[in-house]
Amino acid sequence: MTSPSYPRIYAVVRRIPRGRVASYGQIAKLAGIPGRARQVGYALHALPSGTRLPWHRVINARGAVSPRAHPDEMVLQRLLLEKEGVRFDAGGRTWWSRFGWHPRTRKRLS
DNA sequence: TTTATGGCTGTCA
DNA sequence: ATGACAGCCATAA
Repeated sequence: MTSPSYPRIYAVVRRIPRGRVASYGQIAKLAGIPGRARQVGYALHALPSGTRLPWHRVINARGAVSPRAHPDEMVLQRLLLEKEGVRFDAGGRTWWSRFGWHPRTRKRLS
């Protein structure tokens, strides 16, 4: 079925409210492609520069900003999150219990 | 086509 | 806690 996963991923990411964060795995699952967290990362990496997608609200399962090829992006991501009120500890990790995104019972609207 | 590489994740030592 | 391994599979070369 050639289901384009990128649009789905983007659709899910777009729902993350301000001041909240979600993990790649969570996004993948909500997008209907569980187990493809890596592809979520790819999809976000492929975003155009002028995007309004809150890609910075997506972090890894450890609750920290994932180290990327360009250190600047990593810093920017954390900066944007802190700007929204998300706080990190000394280890650069955040609290899922507090800033984690808790989506409601969402059945796929297909 | 085959290989290599990833903005990941979970498990085990 | 950290580090190594193994699955997952889309993209690029």
